[in-house]
Amino acid sequence: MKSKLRSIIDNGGLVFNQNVKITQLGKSGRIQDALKVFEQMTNRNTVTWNSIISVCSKNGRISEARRLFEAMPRKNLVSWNTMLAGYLHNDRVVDAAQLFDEMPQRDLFSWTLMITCYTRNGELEKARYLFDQMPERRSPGCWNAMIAGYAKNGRVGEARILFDEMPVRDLVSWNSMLSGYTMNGEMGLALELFSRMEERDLVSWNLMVQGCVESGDMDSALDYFRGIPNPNVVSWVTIMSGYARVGRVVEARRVFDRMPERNVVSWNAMIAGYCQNFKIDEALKLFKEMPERNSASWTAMINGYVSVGKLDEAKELLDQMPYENVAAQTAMISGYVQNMNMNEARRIFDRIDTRDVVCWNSMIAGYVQCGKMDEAMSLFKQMPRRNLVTWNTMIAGYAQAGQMNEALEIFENMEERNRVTWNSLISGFNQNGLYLDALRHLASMGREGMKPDQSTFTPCLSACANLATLQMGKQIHHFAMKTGYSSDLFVANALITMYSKCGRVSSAEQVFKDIDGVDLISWNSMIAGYALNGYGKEAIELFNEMESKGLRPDQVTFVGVLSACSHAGLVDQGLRLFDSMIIDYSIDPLAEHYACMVDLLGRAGRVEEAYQLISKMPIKANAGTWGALLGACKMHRRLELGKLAAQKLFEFEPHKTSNYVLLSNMHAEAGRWQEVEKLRRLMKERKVDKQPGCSWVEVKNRVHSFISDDSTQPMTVEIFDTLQCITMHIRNTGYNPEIRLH
DNA sequence: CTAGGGTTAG
Repeated sequence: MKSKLRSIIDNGGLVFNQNVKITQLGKSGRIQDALKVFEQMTNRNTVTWNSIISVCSKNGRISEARRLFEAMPRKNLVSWNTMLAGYLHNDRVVDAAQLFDEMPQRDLFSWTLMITCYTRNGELEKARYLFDQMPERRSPGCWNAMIAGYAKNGRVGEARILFDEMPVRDLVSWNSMLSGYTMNGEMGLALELFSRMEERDLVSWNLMVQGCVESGDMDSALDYFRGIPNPNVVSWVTIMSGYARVGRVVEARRVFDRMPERNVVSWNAMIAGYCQNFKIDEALKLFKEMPERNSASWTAMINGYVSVGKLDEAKELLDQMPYENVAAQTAMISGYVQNMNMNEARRIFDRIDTRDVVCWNSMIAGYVQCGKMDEAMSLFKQMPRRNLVTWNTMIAGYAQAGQMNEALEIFENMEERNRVTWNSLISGFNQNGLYLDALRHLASMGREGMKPDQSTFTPCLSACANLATLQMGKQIHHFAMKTGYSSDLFVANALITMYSKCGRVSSAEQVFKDIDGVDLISWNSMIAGYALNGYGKEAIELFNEMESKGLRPDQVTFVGVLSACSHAGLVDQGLRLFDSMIIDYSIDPLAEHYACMVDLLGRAGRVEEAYQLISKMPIKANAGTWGALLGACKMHRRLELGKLAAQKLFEFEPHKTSNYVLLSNMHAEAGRWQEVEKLRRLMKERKVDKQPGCSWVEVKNRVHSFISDDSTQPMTVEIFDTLQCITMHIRNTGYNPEIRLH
């Protein structure tokens, strides 16, 4: 009797010890050893099973975890929760939801786990629904999960409402809220909250350091770091990564050397820091001498080689890895993707046994980058589950490929969208010339409660510029001001172009003046804006100002200033600038620059010189260049040269009606009706349609469009009367416009 | 053995 009891106690102790062993092995990633211990055990209890399930799922072996879960003789509530946690760790939201439904009973852990599943997946509405459904929520745990969920998805306001509402707050609640602020760049609010905290732990302090690091403010980060009573590894690593991130890798190394204790994360962070600063040799040195490596160490190193284009070295490292790891393999895939080598990328991808969303997404991004949308779509269909990044990548891919219908179809099939989704779609519309669609979706975005940011405003303003719709442009300007994005440089530059193209040079000037820290794009936009509106002198003055400030103009700057010269008839200035571009700035002129010069000389009647310039061009002339010559020939009635220019143009743009019409009119002016007839036949042969001209004007925020010969326009008579009137005025000022009504 | 806050890699 006595010995039997003894053996039960001993056995119990043994089981307990072995359960602990399994967990420990799992934590150090030694899953094989953990499984071996489990298999060799003769008397397992429920905790044994729960432990091994936890170990498997935390090491990515989720299907094995599920098999064990099915196989275990007796399940308790912790078993169910452990399985649920397993799905959480492996981003298997759908499976988690199913398990959650099947559970015989639920406790606080179960609910909180499921809520976290949804928030991690960005499905905040579902998470919130569960949160509201919970039968019992006095403890702060579930509140904290919900707050963190909002915080991680950038919805700090909603997080704060819950934080203020909750009945009992613990330290984790405060820290969750604090992390919401620090992770979303709200350092002012973070500081306010931090100073109100009655109790702070290392997490609170580390969050403040991290927040400063994220906003690039290393001075404040260091201040907080120094204020920490007993900094731990996390604090040290945070400050070290901060230095590495802003390029101060020497200081990062000094922090690394001074760290009182180092774990594998410290080493990894230092390696990653060196890699970010392209000091691969230093990284490799550390990698070789570090006492213990995990998958992050390998991945960081592989990624380092990839970032400097040394793919062979990266591959060698990947092959040397003692075990396979998705992240490392994905880093390698990204390397091949950068080199547009989809075959090698595919080879790596095909041999990954447990593919996660990120590696699928990387492959899809690769195909997208190569313009292979069919391949991307095929993977998209095959993958077992998709996340927001997947959907957004597909939208951006189709947009880039000019397939906006497909992009829209993806968009419409999405259950959850984020700002990136909307921005991809809107900028896709803009890039493909569907300006009205871009603006329409800006409106729907607002209706769905999604706030626009700089990446929304920029394409929308560009759409307004292309439509020359001043009213809408102004509205968006106000909207951007109200939301604090009008001072964003990209937005401001887009505003300059928008106002310029709408003919409001003074508004463009105002925006330009208000920018602090203008960049090259700002200068270029303003110069082009002057040029477009015929302000030649101002364009050149701005160009001179730019030069006097020691700024280096680029190709785009010269397109602007040269076209300004041509529009304003400043021939000598233009010629001087063209020379200066080549000699002083060593910029090889593009076809666009030649087009400006041909236009400039041509308008001034120096048609022969214009032609000489084209003949001597070291690069191939484009349609713009020949078009400028044809225009000049038309203006100065140079029929023979005009014919030549037109012939060249027909090669570039065989279906562009205006070229044919221009040449035809030249023949008509010279009374060569046979040639006119010949051209007409050629157009018929080539199926060139004479498309009706279209124009539009905006009156009181409504766009009115006009098509030539359009009798449906209700005010045709008035319009023609006004047109005649304007023509008369223009004639009186000495200009003789050529008017050919339809 | 299961949840909620902070560090490294894709």
